[in-house]
Amino acid sequence: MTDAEAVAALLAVADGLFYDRGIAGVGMSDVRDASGVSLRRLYHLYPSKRDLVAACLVDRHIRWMAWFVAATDARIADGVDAVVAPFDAIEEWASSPGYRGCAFLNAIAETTEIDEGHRQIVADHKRSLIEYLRRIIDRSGHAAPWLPDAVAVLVDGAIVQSAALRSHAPIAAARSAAVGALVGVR
Amino acid sequence: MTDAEAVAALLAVADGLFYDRGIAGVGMSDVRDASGVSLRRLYHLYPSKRDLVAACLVDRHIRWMAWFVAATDARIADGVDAVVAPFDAIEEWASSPGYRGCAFLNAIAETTEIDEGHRQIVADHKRSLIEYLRRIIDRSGHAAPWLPDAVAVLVDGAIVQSAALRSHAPIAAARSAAVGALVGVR
DNA sequence: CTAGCGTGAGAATGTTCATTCTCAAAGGAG
DNA sequence: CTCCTTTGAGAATGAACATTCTCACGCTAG
Repeated sequence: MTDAEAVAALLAVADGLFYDRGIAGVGMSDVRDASGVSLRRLYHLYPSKRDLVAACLVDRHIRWMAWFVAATDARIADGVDAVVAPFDAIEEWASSPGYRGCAFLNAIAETTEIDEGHRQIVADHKRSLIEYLRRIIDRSGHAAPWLPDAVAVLVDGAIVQSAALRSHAPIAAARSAAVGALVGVR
Repeated sequence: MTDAEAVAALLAVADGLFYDRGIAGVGMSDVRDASGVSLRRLYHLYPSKRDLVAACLVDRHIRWMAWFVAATDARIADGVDAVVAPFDAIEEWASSPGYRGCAFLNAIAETTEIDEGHRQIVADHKRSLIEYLRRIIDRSGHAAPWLPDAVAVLVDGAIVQSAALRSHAPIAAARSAAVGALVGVR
């Protein structure tokens, strides 16, 4: 097994464990058992658990954004309004088994000391999301400059509430609010 | 020190520690040191850390809701629209030192196994918040039935994003979205 | 073939922490 | 005063980790 293969196995497996059981709920031994990468090599590749967590967050950012962009763009291509499509994508995500809300927000909530590295990754993720929303909403011709940020807040609110209440109702409410805001500035 | 005094001291101190450092980041010995309640009595009053956490969440729910209702009602009494006032209250909260977002959402995010007790408390808290918002928005004469839920999503989104990004901008965005939704159905 | 390096398996170390236990002092009832 | 219950202080226990270390195996260069 090369280092590259080990890294791939680690990221694929550890990120899933962290999301499912929380970062503190996963031991390095669990990661070894699930990935088949020995502790020795694991610590060679990532000198500490914190480093592994950071790598997992970065990897998840890339994969999640790619999925979200694809899912949203596809709906826009089908004629769904750019202000509505993100919520359809979120609803699809929230329907998947094991849904536990936003891994990035969860990671921060769990951080006990101020892990500035992790916080940066999370902030970058949120900024990327807002950028993307701004791009599709601008392109769709809605003028209100505050609309993308508003949709971003609604997206995070919908994610967080749907996870906490185990219900899709907040996602529908968020979509309604986005449509309402849209109508308001037409 | 009577049991009642010990309970009061514990709830006052432990809740603050849990909020500041995360539940996992606070040991029972820390609670003892900060409260002056011996471990023996602590475990007599709350048979496990989980029970103490649950009591703190319930207590925080009561205190936070009382504060939020007062802060929002006061603004409505001053003529601020019922759809806007909650965000002014949230912004006041987010300006306080040590702001770390919603303690209830943080607690869930941190939960590793499925602690159904804690989840219930959090769900009840969110439902109470939605109820209150529904009451003030209904009273203010806005007809759209989805508006209270939408405002609730915006409130949670604003709380979560402002904590993650350490910025008040999401709160302003949420307020704008609420106003937009409001204008849309006028 | 063989010395030497890299690696896996997993034991060892050291720490943290929830929970329990010990012991002695304190206070009230008789 | 004396017995008995309650309590505090804090040591002990046992488990769960993150991280490091040991040792023997397998491979490669010479």
